[in-house]
Amino acid sequence: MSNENDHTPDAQAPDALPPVYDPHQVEQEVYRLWESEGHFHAEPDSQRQPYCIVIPPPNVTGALHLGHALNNTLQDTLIRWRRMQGMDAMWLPGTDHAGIATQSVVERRLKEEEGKDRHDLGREGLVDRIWAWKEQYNSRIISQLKMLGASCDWQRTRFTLDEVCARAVRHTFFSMFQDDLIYRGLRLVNWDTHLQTAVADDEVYHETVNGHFWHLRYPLADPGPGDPKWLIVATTRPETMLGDTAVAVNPADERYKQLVGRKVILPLLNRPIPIVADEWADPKLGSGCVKITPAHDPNDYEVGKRQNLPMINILNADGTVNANGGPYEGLDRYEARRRVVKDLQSADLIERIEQRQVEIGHSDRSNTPIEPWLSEQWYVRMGDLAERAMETVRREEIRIHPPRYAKTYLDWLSEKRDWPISRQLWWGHRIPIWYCDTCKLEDLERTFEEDDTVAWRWDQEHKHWLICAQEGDLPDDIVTGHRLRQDPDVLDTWFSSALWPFSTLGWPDDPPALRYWFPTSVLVTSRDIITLWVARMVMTAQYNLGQIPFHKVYIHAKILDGQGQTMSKSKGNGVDPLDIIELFGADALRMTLAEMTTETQDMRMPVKFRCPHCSHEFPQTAENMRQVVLPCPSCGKEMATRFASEARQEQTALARLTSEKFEYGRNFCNKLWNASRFAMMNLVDVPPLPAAADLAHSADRWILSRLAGCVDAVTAALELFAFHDAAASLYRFFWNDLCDWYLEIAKFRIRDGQAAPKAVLAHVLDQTLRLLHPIIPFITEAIWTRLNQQTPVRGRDGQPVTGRLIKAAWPTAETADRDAKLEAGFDRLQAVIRALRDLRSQYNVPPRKALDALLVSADAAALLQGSSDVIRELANIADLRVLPDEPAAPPNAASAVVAGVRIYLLDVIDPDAERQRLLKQQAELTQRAQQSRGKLANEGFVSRAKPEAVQRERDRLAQIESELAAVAEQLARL
RNA sequence: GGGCCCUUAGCUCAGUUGGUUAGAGCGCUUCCCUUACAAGGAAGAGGCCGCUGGUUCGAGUCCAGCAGGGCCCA
Repeated sequence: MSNENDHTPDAQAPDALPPVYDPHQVEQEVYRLWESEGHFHAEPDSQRQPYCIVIPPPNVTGALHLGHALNNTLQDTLIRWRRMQGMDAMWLPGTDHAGIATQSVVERRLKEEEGKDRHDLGREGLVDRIWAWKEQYNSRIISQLKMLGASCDWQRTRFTLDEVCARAVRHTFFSMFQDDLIYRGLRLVNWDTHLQTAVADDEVYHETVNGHFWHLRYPLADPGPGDPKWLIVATTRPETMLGDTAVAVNPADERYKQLVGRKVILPLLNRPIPIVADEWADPKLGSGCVKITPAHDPNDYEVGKRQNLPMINILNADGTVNANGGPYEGLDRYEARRRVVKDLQSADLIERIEQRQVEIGHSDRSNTPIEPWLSEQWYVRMGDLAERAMETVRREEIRIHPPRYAKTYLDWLSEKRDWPISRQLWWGHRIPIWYCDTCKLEDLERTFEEDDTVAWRWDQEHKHWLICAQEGDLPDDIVTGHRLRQDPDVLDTWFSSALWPFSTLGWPDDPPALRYWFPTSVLVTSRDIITLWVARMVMTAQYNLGQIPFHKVYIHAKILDGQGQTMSKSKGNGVDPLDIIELFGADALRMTLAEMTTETQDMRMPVKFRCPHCSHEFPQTAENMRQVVLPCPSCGKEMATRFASEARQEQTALARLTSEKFEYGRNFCNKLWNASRFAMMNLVDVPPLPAAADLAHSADRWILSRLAGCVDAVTAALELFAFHDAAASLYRFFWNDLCDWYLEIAKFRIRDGQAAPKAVLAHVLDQTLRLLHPIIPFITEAIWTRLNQQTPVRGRDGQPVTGRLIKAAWPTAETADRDAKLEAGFDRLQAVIRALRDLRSQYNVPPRKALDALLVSADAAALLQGSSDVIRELANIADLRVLPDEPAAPPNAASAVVAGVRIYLLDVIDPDAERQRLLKQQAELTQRAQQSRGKLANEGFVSRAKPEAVQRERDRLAQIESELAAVAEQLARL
C-alpha cells in the first residue's frame, strides 16, 4: 500500500505509540504536510463564502513574543474554524518595516560593533544594512509563526515596503495631496535628539524622575515706585529661558494688573520681553507668573500663538544650543543647563531651588529625553476623514468586540488632531514630494501637461512649488532649466500600515482577491493600537475605496507578568514563545493561551527563570528581575538575564524564561494522546453507528447527548470570540465526560464483547478531534491521520474518512441526540457512584476489594437498575441490589443519602465513624433546610418572586426534608 | 487631570438576564504504579466574592462612595 499515510510522522501500530506525547516528533512534519499539500493557500471561489483575516503585521525590529503568540493563536483558531466550516478562508501574513524602531536598533548596533554612525555609511549604505537586518528577522518571525502552527497563505506574504504596498502609499499620498488633505507646516513636535527625528506622541513614554524646580528672578525693565524689583518664574528646564519671549500673568490676577504690557529684562541675554496677560498663568501656582518659551514647550506654544509672540528656537537638531543661545552656543542642552544655573546664581537671580519629581518624556526608541522642538513636518488633515470613520462605528457597520472599546476609538477620533506623517529617517517610504523654488507655473504645466500622475501646489509660506508624483520618482532636471529637490524625509510607518488591509490585496489595482475578500472579515488585535492603527485603517479604506476595511474588530487582552506588568523585552520579563514550544509544544502553548482568553481580564502569568545549566526553575520576582546576572539556587552556577550586555551573555549562559501555566495545555494534549491510544487499541471491527434512539445502553446515548451539547457550545463561543468558553467546554467534555466516565464505561463493555461502544467511541473521537483542531492543530492532525488509517469508516454515513483534518468538515450539532432528561438521570447515577466511592474511601476499603451494596429509591430504582453494570464496575461492587423500598436497613452497612437515593455499602461498619458521618450530613442538611424554610416563610418572597422560583424552592425543601428523614432513620438504627 | 478595566480558594482565573450547596486549573491532604495516561486515577480540605452604604422578597451579580492595582489618553 502506497498512499499518503506512508509519509506520516509515525507510522507505527497504534498500540506501539509512546505513552507520553512528544510534540517534537509531530509538529514539524505535520506542518510540512499541510504546507506541501497546499492547504493554506486560497483562491477566490464564488461558490463559497469568503472569510479573510489580515495579520497585524509584526514589526521586523525583533522576534515575536508571547503577546504575538496569543494574537496569532486566536487568528489561526478563527481561520481554521471557518475553513472547516467550508468558507473560503484566507489569512494574509506579513511584516511591518517599523521605521524608527528598526532604524534605531540597526544604528545602535552599528555604533556598538563598528563605532560608526549613519553618516559614515550614507543613506544607501545604512538602508542596505537595515534590509539585511530585516531579512534576518523577517525570516525568524515567519519561522516562529510556522512553529506556532499559523495556517497563513504564505504565497500572499507582504512586507510594508513591498512594491505593491509602496504603490498604495503613493496613490494615497497623491490623492490626499490633490484633495488638499496633506499639508506642510511648522509645528512643535516631540524631537528625539539622538535619532534626530520627530516622533509621535505614542512613541513617547513618561518617566518620573527626581529633578529640581528653579525659581528665577526676571528684573523689571523700568521699575516705577511701588513696583517689585523682579518677577519670579519657576521652571524645571532653566536652559529654556534662553528662548523666553514673554512672562505671562493671569488677566484676573490683581497683583500684576498694572504690569501687563510692561517689560522684564531676560537675564543673561539682557533681552527685554513683554509681560502678557494669559489664562495659562495660574494665580494659585507659585508666584502666579510663568515664563513663556513658545518654541520649546507645548503649552507655551499655544500661548505664543494666542499672544503673537516671537518663537525663538534655541536648539540644534542634535540637542546643542544654537546661535540664539548667545554665549551658550554649542553647549549640549544639559551642559547649558548647568552653566545657565551657575551664571544666574552668580548674578543672584535665583530665588530658591526646590527638589521635585518631574515627569519627563522619553523616546521609546532611543530612551533619551524628548525635546519639544519647532520643525517643519507634513500633516494629514483629520477633520472629514475622522468624522466618516466615527460614523461607521456609531452605526455599527464595523462592530467592535468587546463593545466598550468603541469608546476608545470614538474619543480619540473626535479630537481630530492632524496626523504628523513625516519622519526624519532613512528607512521607510520616501515622501513623494519635490520642491522647486524657481519654477513658474507655465514650466510645470508644460512639463506635466500630458501626465495626470503629477500634481503641484504653490506653497505661499515657503515660496516654492510642491510637486507630488503618483508613480515613480521625478528626475531633478525634469523641468527644463530648473532643479527639483526631493523631500529627504520618509513617512510615518503607520501611514503604510493604515493601508494594510487593501494594499496587501492588490489595491490600487482591482484584482479578484481584493474584490472577493475585501472588506475583510475581522481584525484581531490588542487594545493599545485601536487608535494608531485601527482608526487609521478605517479612514484610509473609506477614503480610498469608499468601504470599511473589516466587518468586525476583536480586541483581546494582554499578557502580564506575575507582578501585573506588561511583558516586554526592555523590562526583562518577556517570555519567548519558542522557549515554551520547546518545553511544552505548540499545541500546549495554544491551548493554554486560548483558555486564558477571557473577555475583560488581562492575563497574569507568573514567570520563572530556567537555569541554562541544570534546568532548575525559580520564580522571577520584583527583586531579581532587574539583576544582570543571577546565581542558580540549585546548582549555584551563574546565568545572565536579558539585562546583561551581549558580551556578557556570551560569557554567561542566558537564563530562559518560562511559566508553569503551560502545563495545563501540555497535560491536556497528553491526555488526548492517551485517550486516542486507548481508543485505537480497541477500534477494530467497528460497526456502523446507529441512531441515538437505537442504542440500548444509556451511556452511549448520554455521551452523544453531551457531544451534541459541546458542539453547540463551542460553535457559539467561537462566534462570540469567547475563546475561553470554547476551550473550557472542550476541556470539560473531553476530560470530564469522555475520559472520566464514558471511556471507563466503554472499557468494561468492550472487554465484555459489546460492539456498540466501539461505534460510539470512534464517532465521538472523530468529532472531538474536529472540534479541537482549530485550537490544537498539530496533535489532532497527527491522531486523525492514524485514525483514518485504522478506522476510516466511522460515524453515521458509512463512508470512509480520508484527507487531512485541516480540511475536514466542522461538526454540526445533532439535535436529535440531545436528551436533557437522560442527562439528568446520568447526573444521579454519577452522584450515586461518587457516594459509593466516598464511602469506600472513608472506610479505607482497598481499591481492589469488591463489596456488596444496596440502593433504595422509589423514583430512581428503574434508572439505577438499568445502569447496574456501570455502578458495579465503576464503584467496584460485587453484588448490587436496587429496591424501590426497603423497610429494614441492612445490618453492618455504611450508609449515605444522595440525590434521593439511600445508599448502603454492606459489611463495612464502624458505628462511631458512621454516627459522626451521619451527624455531619444531618447538620449540613438541617442548615440548608432552615435556609429554605426561612425563605419560604418570607411573605415577600412567596408573593413577589416568580412562581417558578417559589416552586423550585418548595421542591428543594421537600427533597432536603426527605433526605433528612432518611438520615435520621439511619441514625436511629445505629 | 479625563476615560476604561480589575479586586472571588494559597496562586492564576470562570461565574450568562439578580434566585438550589459560588466553580475550574495549579498547589495542598489521604489512598492507588487498576493492561490509555503518575503530565494519571479516586476521595478530600480550603471562600465575611476588596471595604461601606443603597435598591430588592432576595446581591458575587444592579447603583453610589471609598481603598488598592492595571491600561489608555491628556
